[in-house]
Amino acid sequence: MTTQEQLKTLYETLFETYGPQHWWPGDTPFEIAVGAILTQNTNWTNVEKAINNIKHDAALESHILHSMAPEKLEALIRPAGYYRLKAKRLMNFLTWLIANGDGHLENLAQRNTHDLREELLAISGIGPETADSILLYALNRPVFVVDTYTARMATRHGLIEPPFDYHELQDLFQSNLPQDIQLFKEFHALIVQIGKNFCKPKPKCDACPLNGHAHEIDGER
DNA sequence: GACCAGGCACATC
DNA sequence: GATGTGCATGGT
Repeated sequence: MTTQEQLKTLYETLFETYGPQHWWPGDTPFEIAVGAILTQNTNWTNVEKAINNIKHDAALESHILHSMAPEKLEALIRPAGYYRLKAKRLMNFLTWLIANGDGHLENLAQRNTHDLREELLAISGIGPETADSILLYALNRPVFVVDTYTARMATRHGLIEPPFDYHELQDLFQSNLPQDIQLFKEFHALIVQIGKNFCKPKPKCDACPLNGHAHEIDGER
């Protein structure tokens, strides 16, 4: 079976099992971007609490957040963890967004994807996954988002041989899938879903719906 | 109480 | 260039 066929089968199995995921949770591109930063190494339920705190203060707007005292922002996002760190990272992003899009992601619509990615990566606190999440889900660009779950699934199913880096893994998906933004959004969301349920550090593979798809556990077997 | 969560930057070797 | 470590809350 080719990699293309393998990915297609995995996607179809996941979609049949879980259905559409309606990702990213968030009402606006800006909320998606804020969530992308807050969810770094953090459970989404904690991020929701932080975003709700911001909304409760009617502060989910770039200029409002940017002019907020750091201590105030820290207090609002505290449930998301790493709150001092993430307050700085959010501020870095907001400074860039205000300078480049007057605080609105919609104003970046004409910019090309490659340049935007480079600029996002140049912001301290925004790495490849956060940048790509913003590009795919907030800016609707055909970029595949790769995370720890993706890496686990890919190695355990023999799609890629470690060691590999972010770009190699991303390229595996991007060059073996149709360049379909909706597919990219759905596939990544489904991978997170299967990751939460089965593809854990200590995998629960017995009842996994992906069983029977050339599954290996971290190189064992 | 240990483990885990939708990473990233920085220090050190 | 590879590897290790700090960052922090909250759910299971």
